[in-house]
Amino acid sequence: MRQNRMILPTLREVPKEAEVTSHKLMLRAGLVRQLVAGVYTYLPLGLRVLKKIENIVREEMNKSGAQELQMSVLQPAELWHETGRWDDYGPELVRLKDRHSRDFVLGPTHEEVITSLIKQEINSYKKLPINVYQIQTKFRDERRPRFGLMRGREFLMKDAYSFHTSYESLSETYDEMYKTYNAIFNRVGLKFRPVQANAGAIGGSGRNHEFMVLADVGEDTIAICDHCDYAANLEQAEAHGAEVAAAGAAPSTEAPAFEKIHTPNTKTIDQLVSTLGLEAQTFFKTLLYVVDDKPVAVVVRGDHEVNELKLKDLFDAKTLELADDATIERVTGAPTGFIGPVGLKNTALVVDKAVAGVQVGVAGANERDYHLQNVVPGRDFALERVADIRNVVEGDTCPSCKEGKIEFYRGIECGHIFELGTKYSVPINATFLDENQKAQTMIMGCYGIGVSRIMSAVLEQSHDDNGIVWPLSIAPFQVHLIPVNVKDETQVKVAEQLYTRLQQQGIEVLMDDRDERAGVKFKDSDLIGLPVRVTVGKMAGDGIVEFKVRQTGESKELTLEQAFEEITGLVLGQ
RNA sequence: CGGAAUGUAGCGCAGUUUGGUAGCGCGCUCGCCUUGGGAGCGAGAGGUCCAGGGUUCGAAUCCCUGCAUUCCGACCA
Repeated sequence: MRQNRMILPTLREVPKEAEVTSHKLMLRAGLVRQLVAGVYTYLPLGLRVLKKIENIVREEMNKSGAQELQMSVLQPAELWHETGRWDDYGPELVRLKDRHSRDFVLGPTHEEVITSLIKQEINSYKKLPINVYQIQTKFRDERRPRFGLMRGREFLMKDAYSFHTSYESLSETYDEMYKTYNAIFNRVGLKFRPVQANAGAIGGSGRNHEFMVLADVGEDTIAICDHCDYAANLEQAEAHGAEVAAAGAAPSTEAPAFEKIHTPNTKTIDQLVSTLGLEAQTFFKTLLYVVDDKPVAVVVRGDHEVNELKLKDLFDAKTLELADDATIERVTGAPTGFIGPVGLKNTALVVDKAVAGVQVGVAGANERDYHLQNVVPGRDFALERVADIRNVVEGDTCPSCKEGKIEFYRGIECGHIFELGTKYSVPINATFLDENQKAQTMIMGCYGIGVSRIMSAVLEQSHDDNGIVWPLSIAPFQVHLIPVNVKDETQVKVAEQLYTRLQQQGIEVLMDDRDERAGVKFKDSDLIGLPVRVTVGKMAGDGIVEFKVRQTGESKELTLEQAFEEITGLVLGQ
């Protein structure tokens, strides 16, 4: 393609709406433009990248035996009522009415539609298992879209759904998808890590893994063992509980009875640590939650935080939120900051495993301006309900190998695979007839990839001070051909010949035929970041051009023939 | 949803405190010059100053309301 006529508006300055690197780069390099918050127009260059990613995903999915189809973005509300998600999904679901006032949604995902389709079309065990997918635009009315394509309200996603007669069959397809996802993320050139994850709103009963691209701006924290291959999302990572059993079984009897201490206006653990001069881990931090409209007091160690997802799972709860100040006073009789597990009535009590491992500590007294010291778990408050309800912290022992230490990394979730089970097939009544002519509920899996988000993720990982460094596999063009001076007939002639010849080889070439100064062209070229640059300059008359690799900066002067060989070798992989 | 900031030319910003009729840099157009790392000189085009209401002889500037964008937090795939 000739750059002169292409919509490729590069920017010298960064629009102020962009904060993170990938967002800045995609605006500066002319890949996208924002329409409204979280919604973008893909310009020609950006669209080419998107299509390349899409095609890699498509090729690998097809290779795995999945079949592509395409469902509508617009979906009738009835289906969402059937699964209950019309009510459960919340304000992220974009709802609208047609001219007859019928309710519709813009699909944030397609479990309902696909399950309903398969229910109608697949009735026999002979047709199963089956795995279908689409690459389709999705809508989620995010509370806070941010970071460009990283978290948009409109985004491109590959979503696949598999249907099975047995859990064994589901497991096979799941493993196949796990492999396929690894292949996809390797091909697009990302450093990533599959991690154990929480099923969240999509639900499901079986395994699920997220494919996390490692990047500082990632919105998720992932816990990785420095010794074995354990890796999990922080919200899912299990706290190793070895210290618990021992300590919990034998409460310290040495300690004197607990006593009240005056702690005026000392509400936070930090304040207590500095006032009392004790370590944070000797405090019993007590928080009051409202779980499905009932109060639940939760005790964790002072240096730990509550993991709300674990708590939610523990109660199999629909809703969970921190109690407000009024509720806290009503239930505990004390203002926020002074509540503790000792003598607490009117509420359920859940104690974290690590708390059960503490011999003696300090807790709130359920009275304004007072705490209790010499509090012994099991003696002074019940250890009836002990569970893992905290976030792991760095340095924790690995729950898998029990040897390594947990380290934290930030990750961008670019893929997620689930063993769903029957969460959608039951309400939609998707069944098949088995060998005995008996109706059975289909067992499902689902598998998503954030196609547009991958573009952001690649930019986060693959750039330098001068701009983007595209991996060859998803570069919008493979070669940037730059005649330095388009008023020099020799340069133009040489460049045109090379342009034609490379294209005949099936190589994608962007030729900068603009009447710009060399400096401008080079700066733009570095910014756009195509893998190979060929400069046709003063030595064009002698048949010499400059060949430069964007990633390494390696550059050499070659004859036209050598350059041609070098390019085809590099790009076509010979 | 809570907190904060911002909104003036395509992009980045000044002007707002102290009201007086719109500026700078980059980009864009034309001419000259220049052609290997965002050159130089000259001449131009381009603005509902986010919107609506109010105060005033007069509002980008003061007041009220709303909207948008961004950041932090909460929430959530």
